Amino acid sequence: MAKVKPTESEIQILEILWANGAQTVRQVNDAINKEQEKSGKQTGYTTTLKLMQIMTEKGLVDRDASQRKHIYEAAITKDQARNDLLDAFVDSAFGGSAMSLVMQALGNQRTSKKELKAIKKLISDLEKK
Amino acid sequence: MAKVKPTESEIQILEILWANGAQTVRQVNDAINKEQEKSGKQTGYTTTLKLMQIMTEKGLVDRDASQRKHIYEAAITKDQARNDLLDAFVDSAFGGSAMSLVMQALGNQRTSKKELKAIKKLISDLEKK
DNA sequence: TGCATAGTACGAACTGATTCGTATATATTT
DNA sequence: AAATATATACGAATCAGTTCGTACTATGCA
Repeated sequence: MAKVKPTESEIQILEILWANGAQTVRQVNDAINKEQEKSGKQTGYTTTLKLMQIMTEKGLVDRDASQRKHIYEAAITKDQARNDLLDAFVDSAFGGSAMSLVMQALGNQRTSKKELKAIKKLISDLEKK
Repeated sequence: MAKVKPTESEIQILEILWANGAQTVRQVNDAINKEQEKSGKQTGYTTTLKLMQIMTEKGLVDRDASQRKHIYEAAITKDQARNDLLDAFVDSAFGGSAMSLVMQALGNQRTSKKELKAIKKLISDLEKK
């Protein structure tokens, strides 16, 4: 499948679709504004509509237009999107080295014991192969 | 220190300054074009100049303008830039969870035994604290 | 000195993303 | 049925980033 690179606004919409399944523009827009109400920012309905129309063209979402209220759902998985974004990010900011990124992330974020354990387990699993 | 978020073009310039130290616009522009000659793309001198002038305003680089050929050097460290970029990226694409990002990176890149060992060591060190 | 060369400054065109107003169509309510 | 509410479509303004042309200035060389 071709690489995707959603913009930040598009990711925000995709996150909502991934979390809550297929929805109307109204629902997505409400969710966005709920998220943003802490920061005071609000987004107009037609802004979200336009974004979702563009995302339809780009193939990021699928639209069921058989009813008056069109229903949108994510056309790509969270995993695919994250992988593609990660790839592009590693290239641009970490010279293509995913390991540099991992080391930096581990070294600089406060990381809980539980999380470290989970990573160790993942590494053990990887080493078995 | 305040968070920085250089754009991709700016990162490219910073990488060159980090790698080769203080340089003129001409040197940076040559380096960019050398990097890009494989892809056929070339960047005009005044484009690079303008970018570096903007970066000066933003405080991303320092300029020594005492000579005719201005000398630029990175005003932020690679580590700081990477941390800030990582932070922003984790927020936008991984819902703020650095661990999700690490797991995704480890799970999807081919990772050498040596690298896995290095990461395990890093985790051991972290666990000691 | 005067011309060619190499540098900086800066405005403006262009691009992609975002935001929104307005037109229009379809439901819903009274 | 008329008025109101709620959809979509779409053009256009705006914004940040990028790119480059052109003007101007300083250096170096014939």
